[in-house]
Amino acid sequence: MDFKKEAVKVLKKALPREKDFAIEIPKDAKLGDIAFPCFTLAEKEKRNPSVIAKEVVKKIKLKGTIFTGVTSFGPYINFFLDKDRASQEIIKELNKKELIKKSKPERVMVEFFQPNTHKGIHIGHTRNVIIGESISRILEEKGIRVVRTTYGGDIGPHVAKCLWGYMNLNLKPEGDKGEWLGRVYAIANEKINTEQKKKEVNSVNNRLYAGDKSLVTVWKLTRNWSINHMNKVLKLVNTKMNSFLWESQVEKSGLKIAKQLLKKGVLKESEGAIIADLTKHGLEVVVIVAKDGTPLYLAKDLGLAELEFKKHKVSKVIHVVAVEQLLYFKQLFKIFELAGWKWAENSVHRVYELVGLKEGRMSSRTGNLILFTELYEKMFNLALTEVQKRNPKLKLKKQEELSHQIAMSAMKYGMLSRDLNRKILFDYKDWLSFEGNTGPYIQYSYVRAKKILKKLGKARAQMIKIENDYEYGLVNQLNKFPAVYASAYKKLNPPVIARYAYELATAFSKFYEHCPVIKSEYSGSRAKIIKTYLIVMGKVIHLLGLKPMNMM
RNA sequence: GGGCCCGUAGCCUAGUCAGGAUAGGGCGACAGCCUUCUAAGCUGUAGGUCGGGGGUUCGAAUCCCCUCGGGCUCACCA
Repeated sequence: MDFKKEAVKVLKKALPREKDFAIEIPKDAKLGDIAFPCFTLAEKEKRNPSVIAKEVVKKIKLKGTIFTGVTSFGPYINFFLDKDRASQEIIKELNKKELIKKSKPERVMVEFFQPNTHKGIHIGHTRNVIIGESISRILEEKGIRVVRTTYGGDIGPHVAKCLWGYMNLNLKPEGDKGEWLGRVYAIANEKINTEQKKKEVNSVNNRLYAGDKSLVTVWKLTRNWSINHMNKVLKLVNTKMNSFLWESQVEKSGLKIAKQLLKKGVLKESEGAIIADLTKHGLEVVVIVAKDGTPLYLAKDLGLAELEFKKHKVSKVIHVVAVEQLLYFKQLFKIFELAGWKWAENSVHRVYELVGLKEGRMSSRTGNLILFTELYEKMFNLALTEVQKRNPKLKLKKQEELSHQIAMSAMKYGMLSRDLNRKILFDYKDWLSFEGNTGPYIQYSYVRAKKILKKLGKARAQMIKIENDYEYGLVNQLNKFPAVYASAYKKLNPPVIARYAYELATAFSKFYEHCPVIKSEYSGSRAKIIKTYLIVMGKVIHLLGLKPMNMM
């Protein structure tokens, strides 16, 4: 419910000559519910805004409106809502079936989680997949059909290095073989320190590109280990990809498109390579096919775009990719545009900043990284000891299930609550905390709400009666959901939802502490508020990529 | 050097796009609250040159200019 409109109506009657009313929400609820600052009026009339505010207040008539009071405080005119009536309307609105109005049906691809095979999956990938999943759910809430897509790098120099290490260094597989390959890659990198060895790696790369049978067999075997590991990670974060695309799938078609664009004059040759000169667009020069004929990343992306738009029949592709590739995507989209393809306007690069360590940048090459499973296991174990403390009689399987959800809540909320433009400097201390502004806190508030209703049993349906600020504080937070969602959708920005989740959970925790429900004469009204809280918070938790928990 | 991003208490962070009322939170510290819906909670206290300097404005963390610090990026990696 938007009560600003009501305030504007009232103000128009008092100030018939005014057209635009810049309504605000007071920072402090004690000041009022809706505010109208008189600064612009003061400027027009060249008079003191505080005096104007006082005069206008005298002219305002509230009879028959949703407001119970209006006062001036300095240059501000502050309106006070009839809390019972306002809450009644808010709760009614939020209990409607279609909380978010659906848009026209559309198929959109969200391309996220672009890991390389033969390398480890670290917490940088984790930020990506968590953002991608949340954006997908935000779109789905609007009724959009989302095609979740992974684009994996399964060929290229890094694969050659890893395979060289695998075949020459006589290392023994241990644990998850896909994860182990990441270590092989890091060790190989260290060992490839002579010209002779570099030649050998190059030869592996060329033979693989040429389709050498015995090498392809090894490649397929190890590639599968990596893919199994990726699937394990995706399962843990509860993301179900609709399609897996690979560089090896698009390099040939990409090369073909690059050559066509060369003929058309969109691209040109330089020093034996195929390049795009985008300097006059302020986008530098970019190499598309290397002078030895190998299609580079951009060539592959041309093939990928064709596959994504044509085969998957999507109207739009959203690439969730870190900031390092900001210029790169501008170049890619510019080439779409120069080629005269509509892909240009239907492609979006959703940028986010990297996850780094205090010691410096994470790198699969040097092994300076935190693996996804490393962090997950630490979180899981910590959650498990807590769960066992609180629910000692619960079966181990159930305890583990809860611990998994708690760990994922902490991880996802941690990844989503920070602004996407802000780099995350990873520190275990921050991530192994489940108190305060964290995912488990949000889940906990949901669990408590659920428990109250369970214990209460059936409550009589009743009108909302607001007895104190904590009740209205919660209702007021609930009322913000549609606007919060709209902002997150418009900007493809999950952090907006995450921050709201915390504010909403806080409002509930205060309500919980100060408003008994079960043994209260207001139990009917309060139960209705809690029910609405569960609807909204349930949706919010889902949008963050999580499942609302029923016990902790 | 050019382009983009970040700089808010000891640490982490919201607010910056659409300028307004004493700059919100969290962690950590200190002091309280569990025979009463799970204390992963609640209530207080202490802690701030909003990197710095100019400007615009009745009013600037927010807009403009300059400047300092950090990160990413700028032709054959992805």
